[in-house]
Amino acid sequence: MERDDIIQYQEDNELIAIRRNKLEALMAKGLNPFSRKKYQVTHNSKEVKEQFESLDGCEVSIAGRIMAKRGHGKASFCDIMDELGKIQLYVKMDEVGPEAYELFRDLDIGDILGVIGTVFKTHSGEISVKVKTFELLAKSLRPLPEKWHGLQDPDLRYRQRYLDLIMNDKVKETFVTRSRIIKAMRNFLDARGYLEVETPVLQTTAGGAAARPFITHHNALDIDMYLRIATELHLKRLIIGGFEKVYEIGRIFRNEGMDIKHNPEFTTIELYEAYCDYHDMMDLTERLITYIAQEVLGTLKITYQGQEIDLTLPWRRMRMVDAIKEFTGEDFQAVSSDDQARALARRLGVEIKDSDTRGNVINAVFETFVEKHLVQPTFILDYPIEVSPLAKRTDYDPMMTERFELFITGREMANAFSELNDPLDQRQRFIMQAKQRAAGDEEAHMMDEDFVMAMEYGMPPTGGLGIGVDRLVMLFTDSYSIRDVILFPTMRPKTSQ
RNA sequence: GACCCAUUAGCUCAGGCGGUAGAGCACUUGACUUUUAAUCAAGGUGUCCGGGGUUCGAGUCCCCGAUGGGUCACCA
Repeated sequence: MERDDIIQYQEDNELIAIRRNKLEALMAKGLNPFSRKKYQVTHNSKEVKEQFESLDGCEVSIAGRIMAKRGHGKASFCDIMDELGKIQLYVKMDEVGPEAYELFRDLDIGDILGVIGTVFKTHSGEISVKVKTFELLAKSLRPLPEKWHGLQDPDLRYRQRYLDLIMNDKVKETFVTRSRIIKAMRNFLDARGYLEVETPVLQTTAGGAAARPFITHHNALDIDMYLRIATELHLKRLIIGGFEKVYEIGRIFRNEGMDIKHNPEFTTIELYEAYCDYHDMMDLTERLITYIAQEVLGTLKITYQGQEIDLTLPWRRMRMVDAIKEFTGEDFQAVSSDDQARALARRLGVEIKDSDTRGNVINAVFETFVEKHLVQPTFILDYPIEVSPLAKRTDYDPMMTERFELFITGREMANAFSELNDPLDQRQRFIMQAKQRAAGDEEAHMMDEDFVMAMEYGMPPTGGLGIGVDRLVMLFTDSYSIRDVILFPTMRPKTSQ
């Protein structure tokens, strides 16, 4: 749209036109509401309320957005909202003078206001500020959503998150909690001597997970590059380099479907500790998540979408084959051939391809029959090698790996291995993945020669752990959708009509 | 990707069998110096998501498309 068209379009809306006229009237009086560069604030709304006893009668300077106005002739009330809440202003013509009072009457809900006044309590007991002087710090040119119901339309809530934040208190809370969860993670790991590092987002080989990457192009090098699908392989290079405890909290990008649990970009924390195995990682996972729960929620008993979740330690630990046995009665540890495994799975009603091997079958049966039942925190141990190309084999079965996933509310929350450190085996695993890739599996791992070479210099036995931060935040904030814990979730662009 | 549902005023929502669109909030004007979903009086809201079709007549029925939500599939 041309600029004139935009202006025309806005003026087509009566409510916007009225506000633009008010703006012009202010400008005509030489009062540009956008000229203020700063405003000295002495207190926020919460402080005024919490420290009322000592502030009663004192002068304070506060600022915020007008959320409601109640006029009473020559006096008015209005509510302004700052980051920590709302507080009522009382504006009397006798106090501010007739000219200023007229200006105040023309203010709109949504305007950003700075005021100086004295703290007092109204007859009905509401802690308020009696305004002496006020200043319009920014004019709002568009009407806010309805005050009582807030903004409900999910499309608008995600596209215009700022409106969601202004109108819906709980939303702000969720994102404050998200920040506190991440801070607690850092505190926990930093206190244990972990080093926080940053590894490349732009990569020439996207490794460390089974997922389709986003592809972009680097002009100067004239090469396609991938956005990372995991932080894993670079963090392990750092273990090879001699750091013994590292972690990264970072954005990951996967070119997959979107739903209630998946956003194309999301956040993980991965950590690696030399000379540890996956049992140590299980202990660490328990301590980390319960620490966060205590720090952020102050309890280990939480409710997620009506389900009671008890994080009290220790959490259940069971091998994948044993879990399958518990929920289906079938013992896949006793199954030795691929044919036998496929036949057994098909008897259970699981769709299996002829090319699927025993490990793929076990994984598919697990996902079909077990996952959804793992509501209380449960570690599932020992994953088939086919789906775990970066994990060490178990001692008891060379086709199983020392890998666990943590499930809570039937969802995967964490994934960890005794990291494979045998470069010869690692190369074989990549070759196996490359075959699957060649056969059309776009999510199979890419061969990463550079990573194998690094491993050839010698990598200590290492435990590694990855946690889906968004899902953890969902659990701790009782959020139904991943979009409720990501400030600006991915949205299809609105086409202009 | 498949299926189901939704889309009506700035926002939250009603609109029976197809007869030309409503409420509340917000807004405008007026009254009101302790209200708080303030109150009282009066007033204007509109690309009924877009495009076709059926019909004398479509917000309503049919088809195509857009966006969102949900379920399933895949993934974390």
